[in-house]
Amino acid sequence: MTLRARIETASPGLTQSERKLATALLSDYPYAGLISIQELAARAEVSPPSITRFVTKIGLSGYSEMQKQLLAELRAGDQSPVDIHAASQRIQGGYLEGFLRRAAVQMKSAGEIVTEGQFNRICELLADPKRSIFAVGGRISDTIAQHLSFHLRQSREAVYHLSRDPEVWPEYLLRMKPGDVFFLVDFRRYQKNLGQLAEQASAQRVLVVLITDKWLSPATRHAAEVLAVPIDTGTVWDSYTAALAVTEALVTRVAEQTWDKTRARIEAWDAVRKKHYEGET
Amino acid sequence: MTLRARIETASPGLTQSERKLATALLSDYPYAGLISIQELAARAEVSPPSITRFVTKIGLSGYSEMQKQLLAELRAGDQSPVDIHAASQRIQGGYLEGFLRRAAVQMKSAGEIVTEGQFNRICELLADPKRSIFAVGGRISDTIAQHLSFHLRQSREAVYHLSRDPEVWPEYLLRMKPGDVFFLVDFRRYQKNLGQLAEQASAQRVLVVLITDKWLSPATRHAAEVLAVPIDTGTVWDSYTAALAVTEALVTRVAEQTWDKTRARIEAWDAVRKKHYEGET
DNA sequence: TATTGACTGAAATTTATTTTTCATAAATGT
DNA sequence: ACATTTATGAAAAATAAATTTCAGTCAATA
Repeated sequence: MTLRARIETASPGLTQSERKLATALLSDYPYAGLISIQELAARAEVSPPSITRFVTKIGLSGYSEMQKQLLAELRAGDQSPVDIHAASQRIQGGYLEGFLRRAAVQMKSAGEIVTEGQFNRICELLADPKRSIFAVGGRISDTIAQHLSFHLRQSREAVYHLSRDPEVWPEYLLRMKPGDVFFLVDFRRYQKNLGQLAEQASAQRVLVVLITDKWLSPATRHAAEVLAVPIDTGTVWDSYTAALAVTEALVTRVAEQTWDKTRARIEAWDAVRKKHYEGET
Repeated sequence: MTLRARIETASPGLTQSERKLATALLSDYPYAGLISIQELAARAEVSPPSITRFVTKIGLSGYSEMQKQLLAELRAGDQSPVDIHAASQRIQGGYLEGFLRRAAVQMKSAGEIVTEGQFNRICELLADPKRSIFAVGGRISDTIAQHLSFHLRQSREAVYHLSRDPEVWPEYLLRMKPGDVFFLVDFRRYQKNLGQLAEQASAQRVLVVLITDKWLSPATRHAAEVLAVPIDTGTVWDSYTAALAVTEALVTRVAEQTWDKTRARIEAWDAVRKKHYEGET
């Protein structure tokens, strides 16, 4: 039930000052309700106690609860500028097209959340040959981490992808030196053991770079850098496209920055691979 | 000057906890900044004092001034969504942003290439419980295939992800029955052995669904359905975001179509998992 | 290894905000 | 016109929030 609806419902039984309040509230909805109680009191020309009483009357426990509610409404309504837009266009195209469009929107907002400075700092870390890189992800998100490992391995040495099996993680922990980078991908349905791993790593002065969603993995507290990318598309599964895109941007940047080395490594790789598998076209 | 701009400006000189704060703030902008200082502190996993310092650092007099400013932005944006849109596009120019923009463009063109009919046909195939699903990808693109396997496994039975090791592929070939689906992801630097595998599978009347790029993998000739998604971004590495997006669209659609079964399977899964790993938050 | 300087959060302090109490005023019914 | 109910705001109390202080920690440099 929105605040507006509550006010309208309660409307018949309102006293004079309560009516003034209702008017003030509705005339600049919902922002009028987001200032402090005495500011609103001044604006509506009533006393703060009248506001408290009013708020109780319409069925809320207090002024701050009302503000919480207003914020929640604002949030929900915010989806409409972007989301309704997406939704209205979704009707025109098919399922796939709608899905892709939402993914594209996500990608855009990923760009707003991750600042260029942060992106550059992380690139620096990943490109620094003195630091070893360790990477791992959650049950599903490990594919993102793998992507990073794969590409990074072509640009530099000392890239280690942790096994899925937590049994052998201590092995990697022993190998981590201060200043090394631990690249962790952890999306909701956060795995406890990943958080613990991050904790242990950061205790050893390893720099934890975390990719997570906006609900922020518990590993956050141990992270030196947190990339919060959007994953929610309003469908049954979350979408990792934005996370993949950011990851790809990272490895691509690193490869470009260290291009000579990267090319040499790829050539060496190819040579070796050709001997073993008889390979590719 | 918007808060977002302030944060970006100050970004280079931020400390670790200030960066976490920036991430928390931006990841749910502007709402994250409208809760109380200690709630935000808890969310960003820093202490309230750090927030105060941060706010001062970015040139505001205090937390409540920041909230005032955020509210003002919200109001302003409310009046003209166009402005916000324009403003956010005006900042353009960073590496990451450029990368993400290109990825978004790709995604759009993926929607133009893959027809809705084809998409639906493939969904049907993947959702059909009478058909077993086998999936595999190339050295790097296998992550996409894994993504499919993982999600599909939650919606249905008989999903098999082929080992990376070609030695054991014959094993899977023996298991494939006519009418089964072989989901193959093969992007350039095509692997010969994947083509051969596709050939053998199709010889057994297995339906090969191939995701590839516009240069078309040699496996194409054995495929029943070919999804040619764009991967070229003009950078040193190809980008698989569009491929991931299409794959996610597939599994999401399948999950939605078979939602009852999917939910039941997820619950069963969770129950089993909880016994083994002591789990997740 | 010791020293310095920067960063951080716990605790204390200050400030502000909200709610309660209570006395007064207005309205309504008798 | 009087009594009673109801509404209101001033002031005090209670609560919550924000800021400052300070001491411990950590990394960097000598």
